[in-house]
Amino acid sequence: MESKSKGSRLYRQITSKLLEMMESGEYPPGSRLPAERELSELFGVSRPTIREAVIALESQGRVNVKTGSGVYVGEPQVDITSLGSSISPFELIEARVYIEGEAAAIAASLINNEQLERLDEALAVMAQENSQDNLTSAVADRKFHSIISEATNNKVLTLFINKLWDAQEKLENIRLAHSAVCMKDKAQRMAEHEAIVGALKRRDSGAARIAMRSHFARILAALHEKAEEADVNEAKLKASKNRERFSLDRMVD
Amino acid sequence: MESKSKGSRLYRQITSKLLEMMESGEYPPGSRLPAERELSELFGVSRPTIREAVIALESQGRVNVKTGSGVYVGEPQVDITSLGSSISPFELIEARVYIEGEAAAIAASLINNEQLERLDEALAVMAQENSQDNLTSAVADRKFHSIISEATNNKVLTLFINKLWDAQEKLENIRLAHSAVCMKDKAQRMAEHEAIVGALKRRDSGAARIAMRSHFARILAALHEKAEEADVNEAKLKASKNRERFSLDRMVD
DNA sequence: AAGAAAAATCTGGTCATACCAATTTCTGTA
DNA sequence: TACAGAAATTGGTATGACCAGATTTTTCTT
Repeated sequence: MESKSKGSRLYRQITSKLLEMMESGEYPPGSRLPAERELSELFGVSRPTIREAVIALESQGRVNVKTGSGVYVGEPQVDITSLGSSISPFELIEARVYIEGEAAAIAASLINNEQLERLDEALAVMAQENSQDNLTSAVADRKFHSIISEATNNKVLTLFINKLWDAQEKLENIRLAHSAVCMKDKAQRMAEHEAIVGALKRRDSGAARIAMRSHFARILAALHEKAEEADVNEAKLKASKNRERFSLDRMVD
Repeated sequence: MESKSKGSRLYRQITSKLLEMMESGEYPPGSRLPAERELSELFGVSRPTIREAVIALESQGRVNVKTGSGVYVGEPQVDITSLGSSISPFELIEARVYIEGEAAAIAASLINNEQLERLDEALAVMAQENSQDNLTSAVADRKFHSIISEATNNKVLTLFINKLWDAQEKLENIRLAHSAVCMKDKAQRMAEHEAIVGALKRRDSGAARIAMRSHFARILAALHEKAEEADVNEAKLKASKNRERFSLDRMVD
């Protein structure tokens, strides 16, 4: 419902349409797409445009092109950045609990003083910032976690943690829950972050893991609250609609 | 060293060239690429071809295109699949230790009987297979770990674990170390896998985590051995080259 | 009639050119 | 100097043509 008429960029619309065709089962993995010339006619666009769309799909690994033979559908590609909708906020936070928890544990034994200093700096930014300015807060927060992930000296973990953060920033409800947590009890939030830094300074892996986990645990709890609230509202809405739908007013006329 | 003259697919060569230009610092992030018409002349190809290359880069998020303005370079994209070389096998295995370890712990409390059965099946395949047929073994092994990752009921973790496996299959030395471990002591390998399944059946999260970790620990150890061996060989090679280079034969003529 | 060789054809690959629309730059006026 | 409008620049799309690899059909040989 927003894939079409994306300003210009006609080839993107075609990409979406082709994607739909593939996902609808009309062209399952292994099957061959209609020839470029046919698609051109079918969609009422020129062949170069079709070509661009196919190349976009190809570079995402969604199809593979065989010269002289045709365009063949491949397996649907799963990517953390692309599957924002099919993923629940809970799953994302849960993954962060475990992965960042372990990252903190590793970092505890590898982090250097320079990195600890930068953590303190990030902490200071979060502390001084006034409640209306929650943008710099978010930036500092991300930097905080980023430093820890880098302290693992493991590029794979660093990459994953960054991917998780990217994905999170795209999910509205998570951002809301997150900022809700951050706003509600600033003191506790600071305490949690300080607990993490403290454990890292003591090189206490176990404590670092626990501190990081409980930090996320609170976010997760807040998210559950939010979700419950939303569910309740939805239930109320549905009930009111039901009331309207089955109202006596209509039944008596 | 293999990016050019890829059979046909001219646009891919152009993509590589553009990538080189960007990575060489000639066009840093934020800068604007030459106009399509200029690139067309510069590379001696038609504009549609340039266009295809740009779109490929665009769909990888490497550049962003502004209509009427130009093509702008973005930040280099890090992707687990694309950065096979800059990543060390140790980092990859380490990441697996922690992530799959936690996955096993989670799975222990969520896995159902159907999944346990499938684990037993995979185990059986690994057990019966004869040592010359190490392909079906690898398949069964992956399936084994895949089932556990799915048992976490967390699509994010499942996705990450699959990505790790994909990346691993691209790294020669890891595959070698892996198969070396699997071949060397088949009995122990089976014992490790059975230990994991046992812990899962008992719903013992802690034991599952430990079993999974020690499984990887052994692979990591084998990898270290392999690396040491390779280093030694390289050192010997270098020494012999030095001997040749500074041989007395030359010095006396 | 069976199989192999050759031709027709179907498919992607590339090119040249033209025109439109958004953006940027230049320019002349106020 | 400031600013509106024209001109140049840049990406966006369309036609149509021709090439090369792959597939199918036809034809010729045995």
